[in-house]
Amino acid sequence: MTVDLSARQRILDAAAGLLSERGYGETSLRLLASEVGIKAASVYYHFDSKEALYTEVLQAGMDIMIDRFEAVEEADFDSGRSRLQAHVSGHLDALHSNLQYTALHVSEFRTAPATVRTQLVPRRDEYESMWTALLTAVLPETPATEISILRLGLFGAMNSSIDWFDAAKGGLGEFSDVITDAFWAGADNRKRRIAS
Amino acid sequence: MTVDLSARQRILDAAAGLLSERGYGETSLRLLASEVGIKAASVYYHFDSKEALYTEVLQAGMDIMIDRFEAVEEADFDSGRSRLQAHVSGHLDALHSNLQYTALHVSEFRTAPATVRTQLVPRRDEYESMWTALLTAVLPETPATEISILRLGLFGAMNSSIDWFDAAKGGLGEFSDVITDAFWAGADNRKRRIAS
DNA sequence: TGGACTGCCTAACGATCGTTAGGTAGGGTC
DNA sequence: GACCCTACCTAACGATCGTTAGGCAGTCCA
Repeated sequence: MTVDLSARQRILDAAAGLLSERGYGETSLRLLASEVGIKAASVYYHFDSKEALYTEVLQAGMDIMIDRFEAVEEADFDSGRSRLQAHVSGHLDALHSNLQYTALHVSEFRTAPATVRTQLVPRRDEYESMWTALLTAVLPETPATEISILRLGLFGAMNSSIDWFDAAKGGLGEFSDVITDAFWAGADNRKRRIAS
Repeated sequence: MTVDLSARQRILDAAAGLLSERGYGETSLRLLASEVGIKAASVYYHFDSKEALYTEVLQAGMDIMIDRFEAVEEADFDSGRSRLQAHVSGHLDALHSNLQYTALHVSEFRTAPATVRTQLVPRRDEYESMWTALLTAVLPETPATEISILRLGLFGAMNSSIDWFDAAKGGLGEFSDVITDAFWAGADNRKRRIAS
């Protein structure tokens, strides 16, 4: 009954790394297997197919982001702005602490096989709706269409950091500040301008 | 002396479409050729290799963005904000008017073969430095490190629109407004807060 | 009329791909 | 000691890949 999960996990980790670095088509099962120290055929003992493995890696990436969002929500906030700030920090930290899994979701989802994409849509929608609810709560009186645009812009800005962020050059803190400032003040300013 | 460019151009166009839709590894020359109505081997009459073709498509995408930036710069602006706004609009319009070429640059560059990436770096750097100069001009007194962060966040927000923008659901104008508002007011607000 | 050039073709090369079939060493259970 | 399960292995399958060699119809110029 004791199942050894470590080999399976090692395959998942290696797959996440290779997939996010090289893309789906350029990552062969033989290369992946050699990274783990086994043969390609042995991957099939743990996973049904390359697509199933891909799906599971992407699923794990999404779970990481959702878990973090829920953890952040546990805290108490003295303002809408600090709540937004905490979530921006949380998203960025979760993103970069598990880059192989999460970056894959940002950069490779679009070109993933249709069967893979379909399985992931519900979980992605779930995460998006969490953010929509958050923005609606901290930016009341902002129309839904604008909330939607803000969320997409915010996601774009945050997720782009996987392409350029270099931990050696400084923390994510400053980026987190700038982004929060931008979308907070921007929305606020816009609201006042339109109201007048 | 008259060279027939139409076939070559048709290959480039089809390649841009397939590459941005399916990724490099999943786009075979046989599929590409069938799209154009020729055989895979005939692609080699026009291009040296698959990588050379890929490089040229990416190069064209970058040229589109740079040309647009320069065209926008021709105009007169009555404020830094309107200048920024014009460039944001221009970037978004150029991006979406040539989506197959430009989206490829945003989404697939990271996983492109090293030899392809190396050839494109100078042109990408050029475009980035144009934006750095722009932001430095319209946001004076903002430290260089923050300009850099702002540019990266702005790029991320704008470029993410390739994943979700649906022309059928409305124009890019509103997104352009929201983004400009955010980064303008955010930087402004931040400057005042830090100064105090 | 003939040679050169253009723009495609067919056929095939070796390499590599995801995947399957079947075997085997080693540990746990009765 | 017989059995079974786990976690791998070797070997091979057909398919597909990028690429090359060589041929052929058409056009153009001398």
